[in-house]
Amino acid sequence: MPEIPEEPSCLCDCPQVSVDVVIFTLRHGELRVLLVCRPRPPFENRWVIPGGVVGTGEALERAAQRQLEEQTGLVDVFLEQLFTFGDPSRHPQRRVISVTYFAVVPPAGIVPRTADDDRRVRWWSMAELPPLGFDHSGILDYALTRLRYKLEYTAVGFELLPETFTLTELQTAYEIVLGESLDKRNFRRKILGAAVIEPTGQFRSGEGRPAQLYRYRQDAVAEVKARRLFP
Amino acid sequence: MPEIPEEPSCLCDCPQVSVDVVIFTLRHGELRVLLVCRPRPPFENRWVIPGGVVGTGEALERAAQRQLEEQTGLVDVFLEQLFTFGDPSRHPQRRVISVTYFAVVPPAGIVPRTADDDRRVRWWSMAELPPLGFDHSGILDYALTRLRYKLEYTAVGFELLPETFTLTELQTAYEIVLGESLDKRNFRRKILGAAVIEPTGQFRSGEGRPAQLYRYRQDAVAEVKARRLFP
DNA sequence: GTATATTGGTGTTGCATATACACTAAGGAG
DNA sequence: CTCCTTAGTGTATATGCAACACCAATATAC
Repeated sequence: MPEIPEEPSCLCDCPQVSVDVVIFTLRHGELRVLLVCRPRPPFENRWVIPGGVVGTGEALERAAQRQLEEQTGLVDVFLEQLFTFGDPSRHPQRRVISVTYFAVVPPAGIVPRTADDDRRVRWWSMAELPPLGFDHSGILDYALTRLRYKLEYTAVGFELLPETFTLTELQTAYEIVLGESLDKRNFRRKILGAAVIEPTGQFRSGEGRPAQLYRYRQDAVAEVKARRLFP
Repeated sequence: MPEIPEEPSCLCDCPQVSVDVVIFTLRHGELRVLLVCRPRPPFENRWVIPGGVVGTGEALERAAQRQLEEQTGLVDVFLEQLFTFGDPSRHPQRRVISVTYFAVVPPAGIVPRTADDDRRVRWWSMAELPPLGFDHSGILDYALTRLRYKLEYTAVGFELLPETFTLTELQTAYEIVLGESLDKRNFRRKILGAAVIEPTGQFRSGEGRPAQLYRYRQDAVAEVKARRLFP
């Protein structure tokens, strides 16, 4: 039976600061979110979004990256700050202020494994979520709103798909996230007009006519990352 | 000589959480920001945006409201969360994580007075800022970006002007914040088309032809407040 | 009271952008 | 070679946005 480490805790009455990270992906035609199962009270065995206490001298986003890696194995994820939740009653025992981040990752190589138990880390469909601990249900709602909003005004799609993809796959990704269907010709015109993707010259054969493979243009990806809300 | 209270400080090494509040207003045709002069080190006698440590059991936004009232006398300001700054080097001595808020207030009755010394609270023109303490200069830059952005997609103007105003005054307010001039007819069509303001039926006489006075519609104001990025 | 200065108020046109909509093309399976 | 499946394309319409110039109402100066 594995040793469950105590959560670090402060003796004085000042608030603890934690980071929590909402990670979305597309999988089997669904929008999914990465959750971990809490190994200790409060909310023992309830699913929550991965996160934990910020270390002394550790930058917030770095703490979020670290928590994500420790709990899910994901590394080098492009995070964006979401909101800071600080209601005094959001943690049943202590005062915990949570700086939340969110990210979208492509579906390749995302089966997370922790050394001890990978049944404690799972992708959940946004359509069928388990009961969540703390106020994490509200955090997820908010993250989804932000994701949809973001999809409309930036080329966030490059984080949703593998390196190369067909236009139909890209459109399907948009449709899944937005929860509505889009017109094929208008979608293609809009995406191609934005000049954020380029054809690779290769094709993918499937059941019907082979489809042109595209990739995101490097400079477009760089621009999206630069347009991050801060700095 | 007034007693300067010590800043509350934590004995353990966990980070302190503070709130800082960027308050904008329009005054004499300029966009101005409310700053306070620090009474103690670090950055003694440097100007900073008002803020301070969050109390035990105190909600973040409530803490921001309280700090604002204590330091500037402003009450009942409609705050919006801006960003959380947590770089370990942003405070020269301790680890301070700052949850920042911003707001825009109308110019009426905004001469802030604290009991002891009102030369320590001042509106500064965004065009001629003094050197600021901590990383507050960057926070202001970011707040201005957000304000401009917000102005374009919501009816935030109701917070910039007194209860009634003329269309020219509203347009001037937009021009000052955005830093560009707007076409009168297009501006009027757009604002009136959005149905967020309504004529009061009264007029204001000045040097030329009297101008219709408008006010923001109550339901439009409520909608803007509801569209706040969180809850 | 007449002229003048000052600010308030109004419409139309062209252009760009978004929406609605249906058929042909290419390959694989039988 | 036929049929099935998915990829890929163009046009007509509506809607939103930018550019542009004049008349109206009051106050003031003479």
